[in-house]
Amino acid sequence: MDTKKMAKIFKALSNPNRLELYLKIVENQEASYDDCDGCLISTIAQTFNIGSPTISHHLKELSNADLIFTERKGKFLVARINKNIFDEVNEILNLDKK
Amino acid sequence: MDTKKMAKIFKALSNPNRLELYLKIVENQEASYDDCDGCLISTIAQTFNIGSPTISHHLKELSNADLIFTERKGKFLVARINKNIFDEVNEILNLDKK
DNA sequence: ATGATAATTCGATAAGTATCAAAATAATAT
DNA sequence: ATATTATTTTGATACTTATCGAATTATCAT
Repeated sequence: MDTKKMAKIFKALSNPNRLELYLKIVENQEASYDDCDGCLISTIAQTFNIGSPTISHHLKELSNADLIFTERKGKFLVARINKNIFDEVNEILNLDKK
Repeated sequence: MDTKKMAKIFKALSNPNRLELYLKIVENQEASYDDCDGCLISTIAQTFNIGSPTISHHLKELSNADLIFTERKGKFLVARINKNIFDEVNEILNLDKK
């Protein structure tokens, strides 16, 4: 992965609301056994005090950085995280080997 | 660590030049056995095509996010990374357990 | 003391961004 | 068909930021 791509990932996580949104998607995905219940955007969005246009904007940027995949399920939007992306980032930031 | 602090760390790495600067500090620190040779900012800065005011600005933001420590050695500036910070971030982004 | 080198501060500018309200789409339910 | 709900798009605004050139400070060498 080149640094520009990596910087884009970090930028996607650099806004507090967007980061919390991402973390909630992670949580909800881990909590729900079926892929349709917990990761609905509409329910997650209710816990934020920002409007839906902003949520939509943030989701697009997370998606654009390949941090999440989104899919429309009827009226709703479902999001799931892309786990591979962080393995790649961690490889470059090889801080594992202390 | 709260999400605001975490977002600040990501923001510090969200600019391509600043990210490369950080990664070069990491490299130089790992490459040099004594703490005085490889991590000089002046030599690292030469490989960038941005001016020193901008380098200075970027260093301050890396420092401000606790990603690096800086120290003045006479005329020069020496930087070393804060390895602990990523352990904390990784704990919250618990993507290790796939 | 003077000159040279490294780094910072200051002031400016151009570009990016988080957020909103209002309007527009999309899909469901009645 | 019409109303309701979820989401997106558009347009606007206030704020942040990456970068530069010029001036300044810090330190070293002569």
